[in-house]
Amino acid sequence: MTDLHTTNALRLLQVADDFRAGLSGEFSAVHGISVNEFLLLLHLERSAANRLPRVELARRMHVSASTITRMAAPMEKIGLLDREVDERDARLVFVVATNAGRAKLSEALSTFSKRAGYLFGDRCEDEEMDQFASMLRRLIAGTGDTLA
Amino acid sequence: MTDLHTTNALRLLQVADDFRAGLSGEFSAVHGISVNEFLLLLHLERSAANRLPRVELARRMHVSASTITRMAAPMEKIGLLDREVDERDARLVFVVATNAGRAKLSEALSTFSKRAGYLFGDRCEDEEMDQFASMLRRLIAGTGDTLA
DNA sequence: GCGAATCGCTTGCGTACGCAAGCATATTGC
DNA sequence: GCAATATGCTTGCGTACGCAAGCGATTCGC
Repeated sequence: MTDLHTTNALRLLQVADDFRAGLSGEFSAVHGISVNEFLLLLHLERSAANRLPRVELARRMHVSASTITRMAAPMEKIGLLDREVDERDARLVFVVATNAGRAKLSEALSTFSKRAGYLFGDRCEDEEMDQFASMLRRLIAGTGDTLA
Repeated sequence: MTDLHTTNALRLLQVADDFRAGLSGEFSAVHGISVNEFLLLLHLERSAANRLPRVELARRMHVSASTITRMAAPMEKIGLLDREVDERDARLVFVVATNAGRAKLSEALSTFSKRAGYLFGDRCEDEEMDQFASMLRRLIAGTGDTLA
């Protein structure tokens, strides 16, 4: 508890939970999507050709493969996503973002940015934001696939 | 996307998700509790007299009151928690940590600290950790009830 | 005081998730 | 070549959660 590493990890979780809880409400109200659906679209946008195999998407989002199946199904129905089967390996089913999906992501991203502004807003100097970014980049580094 | 606030918010969510996912596995395997149960015990530990009204606990944990009811029930059964009714206001039901609950928290906290060490470990200088702590403290400030 | 609104907690119902089993496709060992 | 194994995806089942309704207890308006 006097350990600074522990304190910072706890604060990290708390800030992230607070931020996510705020996002969740506005996303469902304004854009009709969940935070996880937003992150799914974002992972696709950050990948080559706007598509990823379902199992890879699951790994990056820390969810099970079955969750991807069940999350993608309704998003395909409303036209945000499409599916493509790999030519070489018929086991691989790619999740693809449609134009509508990318547009939805773009809208949601502006809401996200607005709330990110609220979060850091006037509480932080530019120099601090740079240091913060540097810190977070290193913490993500081990994970491999970066989202930002 | 070129916005540093947005980038940092995304990284914040990603680091927190990664860390939480890692914790989740070790907590259930080693201590037999979930991350949320751990946080519940921690909120009690950080409060006066190791007890909080259920509704207050719900607010701090960003969950609904019904979730507190359903989370506390099995923890009472195995002796980690107890319940106390307020003398003045019979509507208030306090969630209280038992000695067993505080012991369980202590065990889990050492696992938490170990993983916090892995997270920041050799990636961060002491001075950076201080800046990081200062940053996170300000980001939590608006929320009110601090966990760390 | 006393009805009405409020508050805290619990319960029914629908939704989202993980795990294990099952199926189809690929790859490996021989 | 052909079993045996491994990989990717989906489906059944159990669990955790939010929302809305309901029930006691309290406070407010008058």
